Amino acid sequence: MTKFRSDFLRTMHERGFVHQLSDESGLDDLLAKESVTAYIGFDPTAPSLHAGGLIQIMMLHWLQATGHQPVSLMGGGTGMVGDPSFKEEARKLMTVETIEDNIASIKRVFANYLDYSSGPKGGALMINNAEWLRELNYLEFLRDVGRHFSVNRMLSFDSVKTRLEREQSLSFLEFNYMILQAYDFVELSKRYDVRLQMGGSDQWGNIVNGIDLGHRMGTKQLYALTSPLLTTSSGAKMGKSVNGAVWLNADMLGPYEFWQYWRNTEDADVARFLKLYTTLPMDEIARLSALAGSEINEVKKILATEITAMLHGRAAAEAAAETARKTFEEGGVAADLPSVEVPAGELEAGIGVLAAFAEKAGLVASNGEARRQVKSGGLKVNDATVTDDKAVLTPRDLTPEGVIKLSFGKKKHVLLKPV
RNA sequence: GGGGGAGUGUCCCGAGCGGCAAAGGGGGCGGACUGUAAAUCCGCUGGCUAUGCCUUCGUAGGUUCGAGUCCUACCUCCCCCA
Repeated sequence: MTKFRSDFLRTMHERGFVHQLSDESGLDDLLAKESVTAYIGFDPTAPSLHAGGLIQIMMLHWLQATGHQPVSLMGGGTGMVGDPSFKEEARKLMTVETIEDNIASIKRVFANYLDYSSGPKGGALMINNAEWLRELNYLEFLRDVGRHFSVNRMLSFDSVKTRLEREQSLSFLEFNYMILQAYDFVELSKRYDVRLQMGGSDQWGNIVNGIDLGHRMGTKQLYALTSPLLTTSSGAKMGKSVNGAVWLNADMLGPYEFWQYWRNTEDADVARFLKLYTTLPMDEIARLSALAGSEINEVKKILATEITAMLHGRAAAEAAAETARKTFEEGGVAADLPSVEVPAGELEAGIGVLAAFAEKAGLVASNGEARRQVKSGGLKVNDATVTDDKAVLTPRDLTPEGVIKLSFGKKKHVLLKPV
């Protein structure tokens, strides 16, 4: 059973992408025999996907690399409803404009992982389910699709249990989400011959619903594959950087900060992440994973650079690595640390340290927070710990490079550049 | 429809005789130790033009020198009865 015949499932399995799989042998046979089209849905809840979505994108990447056709489905229709799975409360409804803007923005990263112009079956596809969902006729939909769903059964899914058990209201609108997602699967199988839907483990119920619906509506046999829910070894949810979420879009999180996120991976996660997030060959990963102690730091750099290179390009990844090297290993000032411009005149007049950290650099949330950090020794100007919260920054604090380096903790640095 | 209970620091949970910027956790952030790791230990965890001022305990009023705490109405949720 661990011996898969298809390249795709073998790869998924050995690299740790598989959590649950419907009809293993059936799917394996199909993938070994022909080029299969498979999809993953992405909700347009934000203008960018974050690190958590990367694993999904990597699955699509491997799918294409092993001779199949990936489909990235944008939830332009389902986004109007909102997935209640495993959520404790309803999300705010998004306007159509927000949804469309988010989709336009999210789309940009996919081209780095998938080839839309060539490949098996003519390349990857980007599809928006608004295409069929927004024009649905309610009564027809109820009669054609709704009759196949048992409310009794829908209520039994784990994904809605928390809501029901806590007796928190689950609106009818949200309750329909799983029906729409199931319908998507069927529609995709009809329109694009999609046979497989992948997703995070929280999507299992939704996906299986689609398979069932397919049976009843006469599609070919459909399949499900889910990936494990990602947490770090110490149990934290993935995807938070020093300044918030680990966004994939460069305009929301720069390559340097993205690189830093992966550089700070816990030891215990390194091997797992190499398999999931890089395309390094397995024997190379095995070699790297054998390193321990402080040698593992070199492996973390490789990890960070590889992941960043896929997303932002090799050059940006290496620049990020170099910036980090200068900053952390030489303790110097690297010119392309994140920087903030400040009018030269203001600097002439003097800028209070607290304001510099809070208002200018945005390293801390407020002046009060800055003051507290001064007390616990967390703020540094040009690598010298700030001891006086009334200190004032002036042009005399400029380094030979013509900037002032502000540091919050050991890892967060911002350059103040007079203009 | 009737009866009972609950909503607390905009991250979460949660204590709170009428004097409260409000106990305690968790989480988060900083420091020490290390290897830009984990674990551990220590500190911090409303805002400000700051020995003071402002805003916070579901919403709106009221009693009081003073209300998270008492009263009234409303909203939302939970339990029991019908």
